[in-house]
Amino acid sequence: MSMQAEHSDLERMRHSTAHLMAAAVQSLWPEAKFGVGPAVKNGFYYDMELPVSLTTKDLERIEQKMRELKNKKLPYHRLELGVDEAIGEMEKRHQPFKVELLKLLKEKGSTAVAQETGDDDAVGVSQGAGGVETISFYQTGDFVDLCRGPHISDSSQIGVFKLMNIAGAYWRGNEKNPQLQRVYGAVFNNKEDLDKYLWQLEEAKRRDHRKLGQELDLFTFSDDVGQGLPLWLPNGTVLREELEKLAKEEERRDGYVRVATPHITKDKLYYRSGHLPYYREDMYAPLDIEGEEYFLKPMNCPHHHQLYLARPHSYRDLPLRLAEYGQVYRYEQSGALSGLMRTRGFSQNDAHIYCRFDQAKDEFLRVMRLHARYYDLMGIQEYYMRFSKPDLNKLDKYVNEPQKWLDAMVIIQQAMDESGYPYIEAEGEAAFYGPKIDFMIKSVIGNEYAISTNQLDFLATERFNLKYIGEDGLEHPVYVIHRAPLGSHERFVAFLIEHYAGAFPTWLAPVQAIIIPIAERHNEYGRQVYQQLFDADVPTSTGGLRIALDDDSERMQKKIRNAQLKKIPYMLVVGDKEAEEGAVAVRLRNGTDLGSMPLANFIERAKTEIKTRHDLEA
RNA sequence: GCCGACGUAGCUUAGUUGGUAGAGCAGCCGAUUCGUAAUCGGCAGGUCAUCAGUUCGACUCUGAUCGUCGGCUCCA
Repeated sequence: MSMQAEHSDLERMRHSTAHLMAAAVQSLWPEAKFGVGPAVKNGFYYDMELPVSLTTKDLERIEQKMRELKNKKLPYHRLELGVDEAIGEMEKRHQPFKVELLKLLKEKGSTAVAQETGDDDAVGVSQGAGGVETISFYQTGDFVDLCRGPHISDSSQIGVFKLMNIAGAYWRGNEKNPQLQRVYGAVFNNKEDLDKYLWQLEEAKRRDHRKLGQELDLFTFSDDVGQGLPLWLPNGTVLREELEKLAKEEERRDGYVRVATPHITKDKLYYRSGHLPYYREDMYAPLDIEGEEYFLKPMNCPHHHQLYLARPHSYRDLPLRLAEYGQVYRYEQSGALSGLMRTRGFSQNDAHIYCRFDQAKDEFLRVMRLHARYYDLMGIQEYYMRFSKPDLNKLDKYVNEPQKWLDAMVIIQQAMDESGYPYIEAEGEAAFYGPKIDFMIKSVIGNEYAISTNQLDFLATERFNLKYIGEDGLEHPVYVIHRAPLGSHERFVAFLIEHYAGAFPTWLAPVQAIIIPIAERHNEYGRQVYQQLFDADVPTSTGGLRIALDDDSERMQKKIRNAQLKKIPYMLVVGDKEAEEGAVAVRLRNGTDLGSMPLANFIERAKTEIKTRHDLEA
């Protein structure tokens, strides 16, 4: 699978629209200084330094100006200049950012910053090994931009666009550089496509886990507890515990054993693991206890290593797979926090597999298959792996062990190829202790998330002296696989909320069935139904069916509406008829009326759905 | 952390150029007893995020702090 997508017509048009916007901005604020403006997914952006802070009102002005220019059928002229001439021209136009890029092109032949993606198109000029000699420019009206192109021939070819939002962005992606104003625009071939995109955004808002988390009473935050520290309400806790139950069952199948470790640890452990020098900034400040520093644990790995070290191990013990839902704390930057997607305290579906070198590939593969089982169960149809390799230019960020890196990468590569699951490669994304793969999944509305990570660690072996006694009676190093297929409860639940739009399948639903007596005289029968459901032997994480009885003095219609809003899978309406027959009238949340059925039949149905974790068809 | 926007009862929100807040839903009380998405009436609930400042007077203006959101940077 190739990372380098071809320039599509749509991309070209989007890029041209970025130029059109820059032209509009330049005519509104002649002193504007331009950074880069590439095409991106759904449209484009342009980074600019302006004398004013843009507001939504300004976006309207810019948009209007853009329409004006577009209607003038402005041509996109290509012209070429020698690099020194180009620098002179941009200096004359007071474009310091462009000058900087040109100087980079002149000296290094590229503007690329390590890992920079996308931006390159905006400024790129095909180059050889050395510096660049000629630079291509595109002129649109009075606006001239250095640009590799290609572009449309004139502005009338631009489809339908809409400026979306304003954001701050560091020049060249470096937080030490000045911050520019970035305007994002959406661009499509026609109005239908744009409307579809806008509808998708609306749908994403409706499914936003923060909104649904509120409406469905799943979790909350408290200023008095702290930023990024979620508190799980009873309904949300059900989701956590059902996922945990699932993980325990699946991991049991795959030969894991469960462990438990404390939340705090002396600094010593993290010096040994090598984390402290790298991540001190991102850890909560230590507790000082009797002259010793204790940290809240930001990961479980070193703790699990201690468990491994607690006993000597023979080759017969391996692979040893230690699993734990481990609570960890990371002092994330305040601006990075976002609902449950990014928190400072979270519980990982963590495990470490200790194995021999010759077992590593199969273990890696087994972990991938475990992922696939989860995705299949959740109806996650689109997913792929991202193979994160080290950035060879920045080896100081990693621990420099070329041969071991290579060995590890070969194992992962083999496992991935054998798995047959799709993957892409990303350089410079590796962890400091080894290459990793991240699983990227798409929710039903197409939003993509990095949900879990899978790493091969050869560093821990040495740092912690993790050994086993081989058949030959000698000590050998073990390989460690870090894996967390369900990521953290926090992020995975956030994903599932969006994926299911809050309408969880029966096995996950916080309330699985609600009994709705039609009139007060049916409450007594309602209570009997409740008791029988309560006593039914159904294997949930909570020890039985999760049911409610709505005996409010309300009309049945209102009770149904309330149950619908809470997205409860089953509404069991009971009136005279049902009381007489020992039945329940079953309504699904999609509006389907299954009619009256004996209570025992309903219990069987629920039991089947919960055991198989698949909802039955209506 | 940085740039920008925002912060009114549990939730959704109204509040004109500064004169100390209205509503719907939820809650509570009462009436109603109803066959598949909202029965009626009443009550209660707000130091307008917090703290300073300007002013005779601040939800409305200014500053700081806390928090949320959109991005950037980061993500073991």
